[in-house]
Amino acid sequence: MIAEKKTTKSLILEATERLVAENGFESVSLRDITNDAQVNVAAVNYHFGSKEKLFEAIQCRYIDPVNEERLRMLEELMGKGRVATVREILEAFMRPFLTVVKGSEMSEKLFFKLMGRCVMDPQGGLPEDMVPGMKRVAETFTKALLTAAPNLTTELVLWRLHFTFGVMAQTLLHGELLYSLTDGACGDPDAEDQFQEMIDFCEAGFLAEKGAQK
Amino acid sequence: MIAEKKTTKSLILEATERLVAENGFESVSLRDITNDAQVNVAAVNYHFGSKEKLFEAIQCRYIDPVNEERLRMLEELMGKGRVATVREILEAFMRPFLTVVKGSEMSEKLFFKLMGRCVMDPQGGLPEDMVPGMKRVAETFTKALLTAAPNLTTELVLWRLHFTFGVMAQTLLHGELLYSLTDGACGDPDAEDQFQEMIDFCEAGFLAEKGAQK
DNA sequence: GATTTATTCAAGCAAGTGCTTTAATCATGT
DNA sequence: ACATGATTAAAGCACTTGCTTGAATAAATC
Repeated sequence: MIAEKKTTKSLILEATERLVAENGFESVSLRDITNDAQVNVAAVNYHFGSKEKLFEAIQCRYIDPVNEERLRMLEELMGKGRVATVREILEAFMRPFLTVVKGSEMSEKLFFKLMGRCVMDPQGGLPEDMVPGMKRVAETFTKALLTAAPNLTTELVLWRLHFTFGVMAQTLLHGELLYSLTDGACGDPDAEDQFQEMIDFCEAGFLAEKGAQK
Repeated sequence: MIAEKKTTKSLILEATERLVAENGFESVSLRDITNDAQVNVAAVNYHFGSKEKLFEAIQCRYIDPVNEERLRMLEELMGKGRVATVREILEAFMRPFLTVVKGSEMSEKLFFKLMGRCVMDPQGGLPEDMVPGMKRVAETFTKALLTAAPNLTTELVLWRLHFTFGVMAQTLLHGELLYSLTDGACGDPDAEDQFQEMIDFCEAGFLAEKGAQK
C-alpha cells in the first residue's frame, strides 16, 4: 500500500501527481506545486534535489509497481502447465493498472491520466533507472507472446505490442475525451468495461493474418 | 502544395514545425523559434499575434488537409455502388497522413512526429476552429463503419475508433522508439510497411467478437 | 520623387522560472 | 536544559518567459 502520513514530502508528491495528471509535466512549475501543497518552495529541492528528480520519483512511484505486477502475473500464467493464450498475456500486460490504482489513494480518472502522462509525455525520455525495467517487461512479454502465437514473427509481435501500447496509452490519457467528442454517445463505462474492450480489440489485432481483408 | 517562398512568416512556420516535432509544444519558446529561424523575436507577434495562435496555425496547417483527404477518400469509397469494407474505411482514415506528407517539404519522420504532437499533446485541447472538422470526421467514419460492420453497436464502433486513434498516434509519435527499445530487432520498415501493419491490426480489432478468446 | 504602408529591428518590461542562501524552528537524544 | 541534526521559511539571484515599444528600413502606392 502506497500511502504516507501528511509529511511535507508526501504533500509535495500528491500535489505533483494531481497537477501533472491534469496539466502534463512541462506545464507544471515548482510554484504551482508548492502553492497547491501549501509548502515552501525550497522544500522540493531539499527533499528531492531538483524538479527533474521529483518528476522521476513521480514516474517511478506507480510505474515500477505496475511493471512488477505485470511480471508477476505473467510468471503465474507460465507456471500453469499449459501454454498461455494471447488473451491471458495481454491481460497480464494491462490489468496491473487496475490492480495498482486500487492500492493508491487516487481516483481512477486521475491515476489513469497520470499513467498516461508518464507513458506518453516524452520530455526527454524515461528516467534512467526505469529503462531496464521497461526493457525487461518488453522482452518477457515478447517471448511469451511468441510462444502463444508461434505463427507470428518476432518483428510482428514487436509491432503489435507497440500498437497495444498505443491503445492503452490513448485510453489511459484520453478516456474521457471520447465521451466529450461524441456528446456522451459512447456511454460512460467504468474502468473494467474499458479494459475488456481493449483486450478484445488487441487480442484480435494480435491474431490478425497479414493483409487480412476477411 | 504547401510550400512558400522564404518569407519571414514561412521561416517561422518551418522552424516551429521542426522544433515542435522534436521537443513538443510546451518546451519550445519564442526565442528557440526565432533563433532557429534567424528572425527577430517581434516577428512572431507581428505575423501571428501570439505564441498560442502560432501553435494553432501549426496544428491546422496539415491536420486540416489530412481531414479533408480523409473525407474525400471515404466519399470516393461510398460512391462505388457497393458497401465499403472495414479495411477500406480504415485505410481512408489513416492513409491521408502518407498522402499529405508527400505534398509537404518535411521528411516523413519529422512530419509524423509533428502530427503525433498535434494529435497527442493535450496542452489545453484542440484549436477552436479545428473541433468541427474533427467531429465531422469522427461522425462520418463512425457512420460508415457501422454500415460496414452492422453487427457492431455505435458504442463499440466509437471505442474501437478511439483505439485505432491510439495505434495511429503511438506509431506517428514513437515510430522510432520501438527501434531503439528493441535494439533494432523490429527491423527498419518504411512508412508504407508500418501503415499496412497498422491496418492489419486495427481491422482485426474492429471485427473482434466481444469477449473473444478464440 | 514623395507619401503612405508594411515589415524588421534593438531594446526593454513585468512576470515567472529553477534553485540557493541564511536564518529560524522543530524534534531528538543525552 | 542543552546540544545536535533534520526540517521549514523568507528573501533573493540569475536567467528565461511572452510580449511591447518606438525607431529604422523596405515596399508599395500615388
